[in-house]
Amino acid sequence: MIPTIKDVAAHAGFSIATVSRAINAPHTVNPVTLDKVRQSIDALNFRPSPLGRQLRGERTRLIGVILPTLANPVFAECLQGIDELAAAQGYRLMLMTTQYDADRERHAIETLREHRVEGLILTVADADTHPLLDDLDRSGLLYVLMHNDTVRRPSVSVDNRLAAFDGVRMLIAHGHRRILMLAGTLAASDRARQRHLGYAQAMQQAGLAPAPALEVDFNADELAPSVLAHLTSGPNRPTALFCSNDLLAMVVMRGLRRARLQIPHDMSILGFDGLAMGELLSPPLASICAPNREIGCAAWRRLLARVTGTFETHEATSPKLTLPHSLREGATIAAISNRTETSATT
Amino acid sequence: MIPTIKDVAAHAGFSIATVSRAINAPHTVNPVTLDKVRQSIDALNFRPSPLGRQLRGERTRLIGVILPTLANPVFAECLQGIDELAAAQGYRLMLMTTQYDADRERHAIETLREHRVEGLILTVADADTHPLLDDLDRSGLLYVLMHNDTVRRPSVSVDNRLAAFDGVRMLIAHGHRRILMLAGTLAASDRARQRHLGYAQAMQQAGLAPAPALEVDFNADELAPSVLAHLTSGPNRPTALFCSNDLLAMVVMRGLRRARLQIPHDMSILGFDGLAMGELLSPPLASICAPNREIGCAAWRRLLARVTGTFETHEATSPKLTLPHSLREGATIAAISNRTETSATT
DNA sequence: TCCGCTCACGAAAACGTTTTCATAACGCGC
DNA sequence: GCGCGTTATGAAAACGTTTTCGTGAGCGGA
Repeated sequence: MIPTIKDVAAHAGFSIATVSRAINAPHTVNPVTLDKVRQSIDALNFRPSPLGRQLRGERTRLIGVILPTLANPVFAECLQGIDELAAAQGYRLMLMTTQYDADRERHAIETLREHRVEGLILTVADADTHPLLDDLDRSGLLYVLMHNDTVRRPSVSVDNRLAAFDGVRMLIAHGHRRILMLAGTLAASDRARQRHLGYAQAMQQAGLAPAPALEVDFNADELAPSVLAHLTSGPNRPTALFCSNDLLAMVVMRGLRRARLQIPHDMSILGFDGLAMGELLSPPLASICAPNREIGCAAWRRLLARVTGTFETHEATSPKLTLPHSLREGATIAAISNRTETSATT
Repeated sequence: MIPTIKDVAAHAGFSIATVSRAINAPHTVNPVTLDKVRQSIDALNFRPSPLGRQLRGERTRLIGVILPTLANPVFAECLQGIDELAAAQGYRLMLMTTQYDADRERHAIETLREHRVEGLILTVADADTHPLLDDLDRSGLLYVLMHNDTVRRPSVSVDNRLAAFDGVRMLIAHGHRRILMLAGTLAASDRARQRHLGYAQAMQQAGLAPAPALEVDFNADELAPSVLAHLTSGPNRPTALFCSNDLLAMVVMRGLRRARLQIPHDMSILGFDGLAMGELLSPPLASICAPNREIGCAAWRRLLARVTGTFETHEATSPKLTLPHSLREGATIAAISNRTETSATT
């Protein structure tokens, strides 16, 4: 069915060795021969199978990518960065998603290892306590984490703690004092932990009492009544919410609107991720922006440096590469004046 | 470095044939032997290389996916559907994006063919006039299109014409008479054409004059002044916009807001795609919904049916599979009363 | 005792490449 | 004319599997 190098050799009347040379080292074969071989290749529409090459111990030029989900554009943006560079450098990507499921993570790593990927770019729930990553270290398969916030492993991310710190300080600068942090079911994630740490630090520095993160069900159509009560009732209700990611922020905003709260008048919202889509919202979502695409690119560069044995200057000092974050001051944040405060609580 | 079946054989003291049998047909080997082999496999952490298997002419269980971009969640949603089924059925996905670039499309197909994918799931700009698809037909590599709207090729999509027809009829039912269709740079796409056809039909049926689609630059930060003028000035300005996809609708909405127009009071907006994210907007975006995830799933099923030689009942009648669309009546559509109409034109 | 059958296993071929080594032809200087 | 280097090519090994075929041992039946 699919033509092999043998078919080409037979068609051209030469040996497979000559065909192989015609493909890989054209200057070593007689121009006349070269021409004939090339004609046969075109005639049969032959493409050398990477299988044969790989089998010979050549590089597979295959990189595995493991992401929790594509429903969250954060990961789609990272993947875009990776894909861009991979395509340009002639590498292929093998993609698997895990839905944050440990079994699927294990299975993905297994599968990609079997396929002899040269390296792995991945995001896991919690990189600090992840046994699979220890396995990876032991097995010698190279990998780089994206977004995971750990000093122990090769990773690319923003400084989640500092970023959250900066963001919450901004809320405080706008006059907010009762600020709550909301997190999705991924409260067991290293990022969420770091972000909560930053939140708490900013609060304490301003002499305010940090609260534990409030967990919100991501997939529910409405905010749970208990959560809603927490957010809206009593004189001590929060005036601003720091959501641990943009998607969560959008879900929360919808929930608040359905409860007839106006944003930002009745509640200010700050997200985390800097999704491009957030800017298209109304009002545009304020967010702590991670350079997602760039994180993907940087992860790619790091991985490739390790794969090809090139040293990166950073590598020497720390396995962790921190990229700068930025604040996007969207219209979902209102300044708190005494008047507003009063009218809201009466 | 990576252990091979030979290493296992040596370690266990048997031949590679026995090891292979222990893996693939355990019942044919002596239980005692089996046990020893398994211990060696565990000890060396051996995983059979798919390369060897594939080389033997086994199935590669590899499917190629070619998408224009992941920046548009439509495609990410499709990919999720594909990935879900692929993972469950033990197939691997090789992903390439094209940014709607013909060269990259060609290159992607080449690359995936080289890797001996068993089939291809892809979305192209214009399936009717796409020479690469003719090449695919000729080469015998199986493929299924997603979203592309053509009767000539194996594809899964909604009925774009009918869907647009229904959507625009809804606008008309809300009292709109001056309705404009906006399209991105992909005016040369089969989907956009079909959607414009549906728009025109709905207009004509209501005795209204359809206008040519207005092209909008997707990536610009602001709407072009000429476009803005078109939308806002004069007594004949449109009261509703039908955008050829949701992302475009969001960009347009932002542009209109910056021009101080209120949605839906000053302009109604209808999108196309039914992005999950649209529901989180304020106001929630009205849209003609395609079951994107389901389109991915259906494309997968069709492809696998063809790959494995199973016949699908649909297949006999037409290569095109049409899934039902639905209308999401978001709050971006306002009813036109005479009063509103009058106040807007004065 | 010997035939034939089953069972457990090994040797080897096959898959599609790349690469090393060998070989044949040829021209050149002696 | 002979050895030598160069050039163009072919034969064959290697890569990691699966599978076909063969073989030897053990055993029951005649």
